[in-house]
Amino acid sequence: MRAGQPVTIKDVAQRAGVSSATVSLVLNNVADSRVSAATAERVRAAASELAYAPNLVARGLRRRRTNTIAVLSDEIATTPFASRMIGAIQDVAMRNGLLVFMVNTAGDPETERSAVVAFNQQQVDGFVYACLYHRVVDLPPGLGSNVVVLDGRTRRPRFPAVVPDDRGGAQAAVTELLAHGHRRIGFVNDYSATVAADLRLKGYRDALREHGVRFDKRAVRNAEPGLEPSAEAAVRLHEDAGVTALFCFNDRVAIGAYHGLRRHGLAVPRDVSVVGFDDQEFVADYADPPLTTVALPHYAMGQWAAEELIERINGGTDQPRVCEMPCELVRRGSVGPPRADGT
Amino acid sequence: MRAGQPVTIKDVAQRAGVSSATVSLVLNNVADSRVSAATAERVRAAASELAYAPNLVARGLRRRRTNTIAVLSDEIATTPFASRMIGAIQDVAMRNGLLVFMVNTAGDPETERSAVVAFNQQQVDGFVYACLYHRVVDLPPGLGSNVVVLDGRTRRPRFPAVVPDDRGGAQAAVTELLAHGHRRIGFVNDYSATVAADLRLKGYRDALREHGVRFDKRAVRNAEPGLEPSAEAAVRLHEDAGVTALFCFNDRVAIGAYHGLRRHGLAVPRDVSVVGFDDQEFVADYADPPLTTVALPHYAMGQWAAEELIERINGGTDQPRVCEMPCELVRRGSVGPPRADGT
DNA sequence: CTGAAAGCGCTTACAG
DNA sequence: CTGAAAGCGCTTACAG
Repeated sequence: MRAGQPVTIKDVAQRAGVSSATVSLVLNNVADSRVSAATAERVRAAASELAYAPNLVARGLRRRRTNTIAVLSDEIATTPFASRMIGAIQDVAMRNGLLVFMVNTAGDPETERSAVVAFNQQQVDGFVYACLYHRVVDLPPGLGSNVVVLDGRTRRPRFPAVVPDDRGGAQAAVTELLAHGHRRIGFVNDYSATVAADLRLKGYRDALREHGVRFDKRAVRNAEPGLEPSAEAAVRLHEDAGVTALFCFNDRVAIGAYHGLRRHGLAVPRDVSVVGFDDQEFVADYADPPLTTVALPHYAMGQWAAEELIERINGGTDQPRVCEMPCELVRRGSVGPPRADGT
Repeated sequence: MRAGQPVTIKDVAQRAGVSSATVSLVLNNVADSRVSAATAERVRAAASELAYAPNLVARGLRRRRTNTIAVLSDEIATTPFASRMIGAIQDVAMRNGLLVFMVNTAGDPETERSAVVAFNQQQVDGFVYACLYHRVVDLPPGLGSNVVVLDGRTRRPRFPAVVPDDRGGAQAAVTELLAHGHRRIGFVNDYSATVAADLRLKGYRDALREHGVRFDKRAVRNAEPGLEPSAEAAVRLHEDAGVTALFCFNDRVAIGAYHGLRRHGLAVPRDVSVVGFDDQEFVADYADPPLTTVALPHYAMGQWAAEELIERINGGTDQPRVCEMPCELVRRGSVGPPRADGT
């Protein structure tokens, strides 16, 4: 052990008066190694005295297993959304002694490819491919078989995937409105035909049907991104389609609706009730009035993804499952009964 | 090259009919290796035909340099805030061929320690220690010398650090209010005495002094976290201290102020002008009216931190600098002139 | 101009 | 019960 140099297994071996093989056996608690208790004790003492910590790079080379995973994300890690998914992955990884690489590919296929190559060179044990929102993804090539898809699904179910139960969440949202007595309920959906948009529309219709309310396509509008289109859609739905309540594709859309309604002298929930989706921090809870919404189970999804990946890494590569995580309604202040005069 | 096995330098050597040493020399473009052009060509051809990609773990072991860095963050990576800092680090890292490990320690010293140990075992080349907000931090032990602190500073300047110029930003915010004619300007500061709170108060006073407005400590209040305390503080400042404009510690506080003001029938900016701090996405821009605020230069700070770290890793370990990144005013709709009647 | 050898720090049969 | 040896896949003096 030269001064300033990191302490290696050799240093421990020397201090304990044994071979480095024995040190390895002891420190790794190898089951049938038959090292005498006394020797083992000496090794452990030496290791602790020298504050020995194995070089994981050397171990990784030798074992062909690095105990690292890579999270590839299309923006999500660096976006306010769903940072809880990342948090969950890290928590699970830490509990299981894995270190996690993270990269943001901005959804660019070229960047994705080169990231996959780099992480393969780095010998990661597996990948989680995290999406910004529930959609169908084309996975980059070369991922191998230890992959799980987070908040997205592949065309064919080659890998495990976890997604929110958008349909059930939407149904819960609309049911909440129905339970307050609303019958004319508008839906401001997303402009793009994502899986999420499609499922939330289905959930909306499920709830109406269940309550014997006829679906009216004039009560559904798609809004481009941004506050203005949502504001416009909300106002039109109320004024033209006579809607007394609004289910919004997400919380940002709901905020747009708030803006439009207020501008027209309409109060939430007195004149129009509103429900959002996402339960986005500092958006739903900071709205005025606080927004009733459906929580996306980001943490639970991240956790599921990480645990499933670890299982695959450890050899359990059975049928890839798709997990639909339930989405709970969060009641706040934006839902009330319709006005008595029905306008 | 056995089927199914990854291709190694040996495979390339064999196919090119040279030794693996030569392959290494060629593929690494070693300057004075004096490999003949013809041989080099054969090696390159073989490598490309086999789609050879060097095993970074083996290389890391041998070179004692892994081209990986670790980002330790007290929550930030998994919080809506400042995800741009992380994005910037990843961008810079990718451009420089570094892979980045990320871990969220939740600020827990025990977790921090063990993360540092783990990353040292993993032989990372350096650390960035990222803070949720500008404060004084105690770094965990064992970080080595390749460290930079992001959005925080250490008691003694042992390491480079990058922080926002909170004082200048606050001054710009208050100057904006003064420029609109306000003279009674309140400040809703943070409840905890962080570096940021202290500097923003200084900037507030700087601006007042520069415009010949006397500092009045009754115009300053500290608000506990949450909407309510901020709402309360804003209303009191207006009603008791006669303030016509409000500078808020951050955008969330400003939203609290909006709530309180509206509840009292006060309109922004007609009755009271408001300026925030952070330019938090979906908070400042989605406020009604959109909030004039000061942008925290998250991306620029992350970039600076990553570049500085890389410089240190590459040997440039001179005096640790502290960079104060300028904070720009973002004008939106929450500032107007004071009411003619001065209330 | 190029190859044989040593070695980075581990782990794992194998031999005794 | 324990050690010597080989080897994971690279890189780097060194020799010729």
